[in-house]
Amino acid sequence: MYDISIQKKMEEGTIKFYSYLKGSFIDFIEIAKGKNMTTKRELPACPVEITMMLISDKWKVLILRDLLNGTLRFSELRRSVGNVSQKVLTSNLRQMERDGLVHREVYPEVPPRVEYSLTEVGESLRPIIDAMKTWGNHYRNEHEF
Amino acid sequence: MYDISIQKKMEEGTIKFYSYLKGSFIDFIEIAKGKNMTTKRELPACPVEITMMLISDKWKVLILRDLLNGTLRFSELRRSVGNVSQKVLTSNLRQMERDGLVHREVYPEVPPRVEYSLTEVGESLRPIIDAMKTWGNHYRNEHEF
DNA sequence: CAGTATCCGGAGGGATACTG
DNA sequence: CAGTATCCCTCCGGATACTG
Repeated sequence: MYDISIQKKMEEGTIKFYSYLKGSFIDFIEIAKGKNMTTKRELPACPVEITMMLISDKWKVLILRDLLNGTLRFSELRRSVGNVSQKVLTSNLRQMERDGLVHREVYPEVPPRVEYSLTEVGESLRPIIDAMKTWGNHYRNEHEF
Repeated sequence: MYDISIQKKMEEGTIKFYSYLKGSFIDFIEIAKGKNMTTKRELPACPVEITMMLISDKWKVLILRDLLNGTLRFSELRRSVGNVSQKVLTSNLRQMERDGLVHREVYPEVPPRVEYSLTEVGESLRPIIDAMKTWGNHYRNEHEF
């Protein structure tokens, strides 16, 4: 289910950090279980780090920003997020799906249609995005010239 | 003052995105001026992207988290941030300094002492970090097992 | 349309050694 | 103590081609 190579790196004791910042949260939990560790201990003590674990990736915040306005198809999301390749967008969406932030609904039609929306957990990130929006606006006003 | 290599890449027309997500904000402005562009146009229209521009980097949020509690010396910051190399921490701090988020105070002593603190602009990011803290705590409570 | 598969360059991070 | 200076190499992300 999860990437063996990551587990390998975990076992080598070098990749806790990798998993923390770059890997999937679910992966992280599963691996911890495999090692018979209390998963709770594996959660970063700092809540800020927990949040970073899930949305520090390059495009995830922008994906959230756009999905907070409602469900979007893959191609719509790609356009609204900006200059991102399919591969990278897909990869980010898959991680967010596994992390429980995004819901992926496939409609078996021709041509296929896939709609992305936020789960409740994903929705609950709205205050963070809002804070960023507020700050960004404030910052721009101060740097207007 | 700013990295020529980045400017070079800008001129090659491939690096607007790089500068946006990975480079320094100040670099971005300077380069825009050099190209006789209205810098305002160069600012992302979306306030969320402006924010991302400044703190999307791996360690910057953690640096903010720690400096929000007060001034820290380099070594103290290194310890409190976690597993980060000198090179990377220095690099992040230099960027944040140029972006106007962090103040660097050098005391000409032996051994040398360098203290880092937040500027007013850096301080103003507190609501975002707080939102992350709140969300992370909430998330952990829901995933307690 | 919404992907997967593959290749590839280079940014960026770790490790180590050195210095004012 | 708080950094630079190198070396080295992972691996992220872009481009392209292909498919159900």
